[in-house]
Amino acid sequence: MSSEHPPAQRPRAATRTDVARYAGVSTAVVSFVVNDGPKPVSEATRRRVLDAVAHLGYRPNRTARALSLGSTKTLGLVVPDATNPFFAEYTQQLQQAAADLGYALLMTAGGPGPDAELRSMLDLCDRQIDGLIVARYTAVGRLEELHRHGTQPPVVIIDAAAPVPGYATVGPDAADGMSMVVGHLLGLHDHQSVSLIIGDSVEPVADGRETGWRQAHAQAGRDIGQVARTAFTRDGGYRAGRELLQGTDRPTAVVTSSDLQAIGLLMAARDLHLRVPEDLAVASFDGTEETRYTAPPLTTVRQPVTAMAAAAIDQIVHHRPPTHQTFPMELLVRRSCGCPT
Amino acid sequence: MSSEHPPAQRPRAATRTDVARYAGVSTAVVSFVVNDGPKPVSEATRRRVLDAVAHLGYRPNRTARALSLGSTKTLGLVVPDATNPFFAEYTQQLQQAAADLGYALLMTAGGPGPDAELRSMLDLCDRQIDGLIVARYTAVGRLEELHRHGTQPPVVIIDAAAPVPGYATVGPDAADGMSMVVGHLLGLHDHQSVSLIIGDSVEPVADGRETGWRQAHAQAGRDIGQVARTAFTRDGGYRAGRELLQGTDRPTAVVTSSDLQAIGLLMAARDLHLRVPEDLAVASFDGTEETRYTAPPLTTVRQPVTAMAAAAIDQIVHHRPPTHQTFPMELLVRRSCGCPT
DNA sequence: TTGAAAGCGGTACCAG
DNA sequence: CTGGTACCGCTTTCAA
Repeated sequence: MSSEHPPAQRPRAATRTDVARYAGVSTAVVSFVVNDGPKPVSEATRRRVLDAVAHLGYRPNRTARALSLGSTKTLGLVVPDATNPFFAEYTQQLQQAAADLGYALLMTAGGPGPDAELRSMLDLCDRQIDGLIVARYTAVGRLEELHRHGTQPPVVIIDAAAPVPGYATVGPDAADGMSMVVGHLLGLHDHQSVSLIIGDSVEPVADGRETGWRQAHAQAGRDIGQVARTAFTRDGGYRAGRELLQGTDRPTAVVTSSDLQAIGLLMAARDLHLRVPEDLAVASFDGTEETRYTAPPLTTVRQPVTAMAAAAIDQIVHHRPPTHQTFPMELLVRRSCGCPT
Repeated sequence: MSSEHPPAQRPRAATRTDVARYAGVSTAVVSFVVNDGPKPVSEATRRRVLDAVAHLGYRPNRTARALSLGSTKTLGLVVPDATNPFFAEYTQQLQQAAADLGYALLMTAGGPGPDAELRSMLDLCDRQIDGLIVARYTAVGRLEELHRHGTQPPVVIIDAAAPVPGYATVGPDAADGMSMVVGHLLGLHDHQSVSLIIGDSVEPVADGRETGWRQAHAQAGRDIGQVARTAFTRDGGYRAGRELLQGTDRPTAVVTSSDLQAIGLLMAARDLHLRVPEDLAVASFDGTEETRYTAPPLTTVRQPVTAMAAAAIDQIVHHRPPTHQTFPMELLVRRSCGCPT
């Protein structure tokens, strides 16, 4: 007595053979009119075919098409955490951009265990995706292994804070963006220095965010503030925040490397009865929608997600030569830095 | 001088024919050992095949497999807004649950225009998905049209606040959940009534959230508070909040039908210099991670997203008969209702 | 302009 | 236990 349902037995969908038979033509002709090409078809037969298509409710089977063409018109996406609003926004834009070009998006969020990621990537490749979009943080190391497994689809690394040799990368101009906010804090609000809460990157390559933060201090002729390395999450920001704010020599201004961290930091400040911005100025990096609604609203530099998504898709769909594409960030001044609103 | 890249020309991947040739067996045998079945293979040849597979780095082409089997092991997902943290969490869990059963997830977020949604669904179907997962809010009407277009994959509606005749649905026990929070506010904190900010549903069917809110008042022997209908977004909550809080007869307690709305409401309260919870008690519905970090942290009823996701996937993968599955919500008491922390 | 037929990479039935 | 082979649905070359 299984709870399984009988195989549903929905009526077999019409195939191009049915259409051909119904219209009294060959299957080749059906193909020609459906894709209009590569050969011309006389207007008369064309009509007959179209009628047959409409009558039978024929819809081409894209799996079969993919097999024949060797292209699925499908892209794979791997992000470390689909729950991070930044990636959520990014994913949404990627999906849009892909759809505009007739591509669909196969999603994976890094599961548990370090191999999970590699396995997802392999699975995506087995599904014959036309390209792989990976968030840099998660995957660079894995890509090598992927190759070793003999599968190498076109790859683009999104959210790249710096170029990755050999790969196409897309990212914000992180150094410039970070330097803008930090400069704002240093200049307009005249803090002695700005401390930095930054995500603990797996890769050795310098994070543009840290570079920008250093540059801004140098330009203002100040010594840099403290650095705390932690996860890119709210909790990471909270913990790093508590540590920073309870230490001797409490900073008067802190920037974070993600919105999520800033939100955690805000909470840490509240717990310690520090007022933002009066006792502590805060600014974040990413500029997702969420930052407009925090208490107080966050001053932030926004990543141009839409443009980046479009570039990533274009890169991969058109097989552009691998380069590092960089997009300007936008400074959004709100209450958390001390500016009046 | 196009910026296109030459077609990359990566070496053709090994096919089962290559493996068969290399191992000196027929393609059928290769198939039997790779899937071990449906026919047995002698240990000796089995080894030879496996060696060949390893040597050539053979990976089965799932597109071809799908065509042959008539199943892509792929599910389609349609949500109204992938940016909403609730859907982000849900999506993540769905993806996990699907992956555990060997399925991949094809994502779509409702694009612009009312037809966009239908078009995405059709596109998913053309890609031969084995099942369609839709967020109720977005799509119920569209499903009828889908059928009219002659494509009807198994469907499950997630986030269903009430049964939808003819469809498999999965949802929280919204009435019970809402009744819990409202009861908490009415009982422990002794408000005269609780006002409700609720998403403007497209469907006529009663939203369980509203029902629960009414029930709680009835049970406490109180008259219901005011109702504001608005979008499920932060902005929706903000606007509804301002209206409610500036009106005559300002409520002392408000529940919202989503976390996002509560966050907007919190902001509205701040703008009007109302303290939460002293001047206004707030509670939300969804219980995403974000609610832990608001100021003050939100009292909320949490949707059991993981369980719901697993159920939705199971439903569709195993073709269960269409029923309405309901999952208990959990009350999370935090600061925004006035409880001490 | 149209039709016949050879793939695309696998699956699985039918003989041997 | 293994090999040969007919599909799955669509694309496209080659001939007519």
